[in-house]
Amino acid sequence: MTSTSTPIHDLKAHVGETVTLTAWLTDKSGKGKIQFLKLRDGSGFVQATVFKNDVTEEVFEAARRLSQEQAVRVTGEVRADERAPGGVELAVRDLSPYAENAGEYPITPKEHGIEFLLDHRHVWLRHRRPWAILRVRDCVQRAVTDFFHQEGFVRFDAPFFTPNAAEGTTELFEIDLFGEDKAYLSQTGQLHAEAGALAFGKVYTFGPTFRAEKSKTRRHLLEFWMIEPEVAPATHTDNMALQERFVSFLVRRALEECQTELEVLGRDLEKLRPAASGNYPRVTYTGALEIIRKHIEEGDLPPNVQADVQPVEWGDDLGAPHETILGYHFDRPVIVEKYPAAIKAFYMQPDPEDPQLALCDDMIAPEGYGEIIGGSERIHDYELLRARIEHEGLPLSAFEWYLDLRRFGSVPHAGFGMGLERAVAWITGIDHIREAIPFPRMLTRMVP
RNA sequence: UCGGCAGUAGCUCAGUGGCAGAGCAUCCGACUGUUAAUCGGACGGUCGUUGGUUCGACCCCAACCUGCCGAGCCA
Repeated sequence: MTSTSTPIHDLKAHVGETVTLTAWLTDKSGKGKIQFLKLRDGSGFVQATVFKNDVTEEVFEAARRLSQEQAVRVTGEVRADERAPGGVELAVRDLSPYAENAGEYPITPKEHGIEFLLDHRHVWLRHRRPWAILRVRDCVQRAVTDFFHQEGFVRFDAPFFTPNAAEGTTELFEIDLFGEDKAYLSQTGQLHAEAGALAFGKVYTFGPTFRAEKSKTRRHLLEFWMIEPEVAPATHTDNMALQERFVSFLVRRALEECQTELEVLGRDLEKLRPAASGNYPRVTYTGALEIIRKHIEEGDLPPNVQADVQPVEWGDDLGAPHETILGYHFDRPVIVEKYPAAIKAFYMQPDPEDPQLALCDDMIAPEGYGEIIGGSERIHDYELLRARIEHEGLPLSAFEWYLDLRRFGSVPHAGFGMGLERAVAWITGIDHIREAIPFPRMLTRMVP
């Protein structure tokens, strides 16, 4: 037995030929003297037919006895057949299972609850929906590195262990350092990326991030992957332009390369397409409050927003329902800029026209997906940054190295962070980010 | 942490103060074009846990556990 196999994805190019492939049985339906085997091999899906008259009795019986997700080696002729999903099917000549399954495969072709499916994530990954979502994730990840490479960025990996809370407020996972000291799992690579930007000009980090928030929503994971570009020199305006180029690039790539995957997921491409062409609307925080207030007053609310939602008071942060309302107002991501400095992180540059405001922005995805990007111009003035750290009550000693970046050759610089899973959830149109990562880590889920 | 909902067969669910149910899955049988096939049969239960009310509790009450959805926090 040879190990060479034709990938299912390539079968279209082999119509009329006899090929051998290694595949797993996803489903089967039999009709007495004919067996329909639904096969997958990771590259795609195909239906194989086994006619009793065309094969030996042993082969037909082997096909009849196959159980779900059993691995099998199949030889047959590729035939174009419009009755077959995908246009081609495999007329089986020979077939041999690798091994009997040791028990009943848990995930049936019927409906299952999310809890059951996540308990079986290790094998659920084999099914169509995870297959499609995680291939889009791969496509987006490649697009991320391609985009930054073509824009002249250097990938610059930040450490996962940090001694302090970069943004002060967010809870961190604590690590015991041999009983002597404490370290924390990084919730952002930004501060280190700033050091990188002043060394390389343009850098980005791309790695896992940990947030010990007891969040139980469709938008949160304890462990997620974040992309954090940082550019020096750069202004708030440069930063927003970069975000728009970046996100529209990712969407264009997904639309070009993942048609099959998006189709499997039933994604409404007309709702995604506008995001591929840029021209993202920009509103100020204050302007966004006005749009939100108007929608609430007129009762013009998206279906999943509760009717008793209250307008935002100036000075308060936007809640998730408000982001949803704002997102539905536009057909593509909207950039909300210049939030009140008081509700934002200490390192954000004040707006010279109104020091109450920060030169920051969030990108809100449409269709209720909420914030996918948060970014800002960073404070480059040594005295101001030092004053802000003290004002926040943060330990100066932990930030001496960060202040050095302002002591030596400081320039205006800016960057942002994008949550990979949030972007993938939006692009794929799924309703929870736990499906946008192979093994989600959540408050109630560490296994598998 | 707060609010809402839920927990019954491997899965998805129905159910009623008085014999524990269905569909699917699995196994056996029939069927040459199935797409979650269909038809016949078989197998399958600690009704989340503990306590209480009652002649009798899966059902009513209390506490607890677990999960889902939403909020806050954020990407």
